[in-house]
Amino acid sequence: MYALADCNNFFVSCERVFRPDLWNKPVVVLSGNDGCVVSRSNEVKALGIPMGVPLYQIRDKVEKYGITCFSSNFSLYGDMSDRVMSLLRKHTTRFEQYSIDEGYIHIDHISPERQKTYCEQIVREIYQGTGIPISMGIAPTKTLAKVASKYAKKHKGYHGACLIDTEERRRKALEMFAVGDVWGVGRQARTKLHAAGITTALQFADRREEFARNLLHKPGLLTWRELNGIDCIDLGEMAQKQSITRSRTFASAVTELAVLEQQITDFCSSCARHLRAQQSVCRQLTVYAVTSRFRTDSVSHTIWADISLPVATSNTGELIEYALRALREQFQAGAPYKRAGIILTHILPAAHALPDLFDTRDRQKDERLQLTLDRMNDRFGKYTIQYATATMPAANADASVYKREHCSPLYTTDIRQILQVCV
DNA sequence: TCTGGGGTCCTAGGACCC
DNA sequence: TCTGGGGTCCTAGGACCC
Repeated sequence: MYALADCNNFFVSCERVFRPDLWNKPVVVLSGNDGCVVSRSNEVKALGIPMGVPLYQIRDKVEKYGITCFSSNFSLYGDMSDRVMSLLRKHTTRFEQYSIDEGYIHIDHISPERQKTYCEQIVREIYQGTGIPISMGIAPTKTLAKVASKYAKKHKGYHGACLIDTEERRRKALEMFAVGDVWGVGRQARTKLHAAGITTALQFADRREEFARNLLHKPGLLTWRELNGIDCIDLGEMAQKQSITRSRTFASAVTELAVLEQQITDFCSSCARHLRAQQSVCRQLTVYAVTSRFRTDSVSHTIWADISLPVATSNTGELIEYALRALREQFQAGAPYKRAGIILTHILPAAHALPDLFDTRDRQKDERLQLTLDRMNDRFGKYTIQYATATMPAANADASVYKREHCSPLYTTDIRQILQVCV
């Protein structure tokens, strides 16, 4: 049996932990540049404000209902997530973290009749230990556990934990569950299912296996099996990322090459740090910068460069070199670039990297330098030593190309804020 | 005017091999 | 003039997730 622990309105809940005055008040968390709504409190959901809506489209409601808006603060959410996950891990020998706010506990070591009360206890423990409210769904497959967690979240009577352990409960739960809300059923699949006259999860589960395979191929087939109680989705451990991305949309369009160079430099530094942290190297680097996809009245241009690296690397300086060269080659003067980013792919363990016969770099020296820089930045702060084309951290607050007007303090990761909270 | 960011997996089709 | 069949690997693009 799986028990899925799913944090309720996670980003909003993180903000509320440090702002108890906002309990029972309408609150949203916004995406980068304060663009879209990415997390909503129950009060906001009740107002009919959908997920992902741009802030400017709901300005009147924000005003009218006094909705509190937060810019996203990922240092805070990441830290709160770590706290929740470490408490969850204590309850099982097999824990699979699925996202920043969800994880699956294997609970076969708990006798069937105690599983629900056991999970109710976990819900209370997490709340007491972190201030984050969670819901739990218990079932023989991950997809059914997801369904159960939605019921637990929706109805107070479950005390935070809903159990699907019998055929009767499975059928009843699926009968009242919209097929489009099933984990793994997206927009396309939903449209196809509706066209076939299927609107509930039970109607889908009750069709023949061949139907699911023919209509939705392998992913749909797996979902069908899971809904019928056959455990077949393996999340795997995935300790090593297969691709690493950094990208940002700018508050207003960028036309200066130098500004793009700074951004790309920052992205390279951040990705390369991540790469080294998981002890891997990459063989491909993609650099891009694009103009707004919503504007039709200005110059449209796409910079896109896939660069095959001669030797797999995690060296920040080397990545910056290749990235900036491609950027400069394709940069078009006058184009208003609204978003830029880099993607590292073809990632492999550093120990598996092959040397190149015609290599011109002193790799051992590079590595020693990189290690030294990492140590200095770990010890004295993230921006102690940077590459010269990077943005100046001091300038970040004022002259930033990003907008973050409603950011909460770094309550849990900045020593000055931690002291404030303690006081 | 203002519209996020970071991932994974699957599939079809092309290149290439014998 | 006649021009197969079976396989692997790679990649781009799509669908989906939070």
